[in-house]
Amino acid sequence: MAVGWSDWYPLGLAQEVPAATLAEQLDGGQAFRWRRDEAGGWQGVFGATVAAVRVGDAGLEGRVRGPADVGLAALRAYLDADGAQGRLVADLPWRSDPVLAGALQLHPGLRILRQPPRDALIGFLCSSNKRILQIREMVARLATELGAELGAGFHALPEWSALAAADDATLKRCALGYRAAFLRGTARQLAARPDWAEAFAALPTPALLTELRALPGVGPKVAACVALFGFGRLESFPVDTWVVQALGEAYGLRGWPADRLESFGRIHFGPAAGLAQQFLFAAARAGQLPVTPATRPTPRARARR
DNA sequence: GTCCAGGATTCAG
DNA sequence: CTGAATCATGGA
Repeated sequence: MAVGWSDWYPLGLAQEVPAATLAEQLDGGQAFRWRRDEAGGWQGVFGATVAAVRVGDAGLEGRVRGPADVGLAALRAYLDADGAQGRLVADLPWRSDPVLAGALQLHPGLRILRQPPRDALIGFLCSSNKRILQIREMVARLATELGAELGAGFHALPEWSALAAADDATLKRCALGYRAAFLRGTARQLAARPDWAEAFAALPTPALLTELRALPGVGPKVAACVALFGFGRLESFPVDTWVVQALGEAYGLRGWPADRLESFGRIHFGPAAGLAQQFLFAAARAGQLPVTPATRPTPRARARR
């Protein structure tokens, strides 16, 4: 049955978000499935929910395809509308950390999206050595090539069984590069255990990270992202190239290996370290992090070759 | 043409 | 065990 859009409803966020924060949250590298619509709002898919959001006069508003009650409840949970993360942000060490305080001020209201586990795993399996723009394109092609049709041209991300059964030509059209083998390998393992998401969700975070890293194409960074974005483990602290740069320059930790930076982040930022990480990531990408003068000159890279 | 991207894996030492 | 090379693809 073709089902159209619901009416627009106020989402009643515990903390409202400015348009710039909304853009960073939906399109800043957490999820890869949101696009701007003609009116300047956003349309996207998470799980089997097709949703749209916009900044209205009375705060953030949303609509969904299909039954409004079910879809809007899913959308509110996805956006942390009840404000659980707001209380965690208040407990971050921003009072004693001016770098963090600046990053919080740059994107007020920024939150970790509560994505379905499969969405996060597929997205970050595509993420290695790729820019966010290209990850979004790969994920979009995976959805249209192999995902369930959700109406009006929207598609869910593919089930593991569909991904495992995909032929080479289909994966080639998704422009995955060497990541195609990772996706197929992980899909084959997880297609064989339909309860994987529930089983993983029941694990404490260290064991969850170990399980994730046993999958093809999942190393420390991708595992940390999937734990954070797909399983709501807000203490998980992904260390990517931007966080390396941010901690190196603004915290004077230049040259530290990734695993040590991860330990630093979890200890320094505490139980919501992943939330702090997202603010620092956004600030670094916006070029808005302070730079420590002592470690500023770095013409070392040019000396080789 | 060169370099790099929300890295992971494999190989050399 | 650590460090380097390799992987496929596209944009700057």
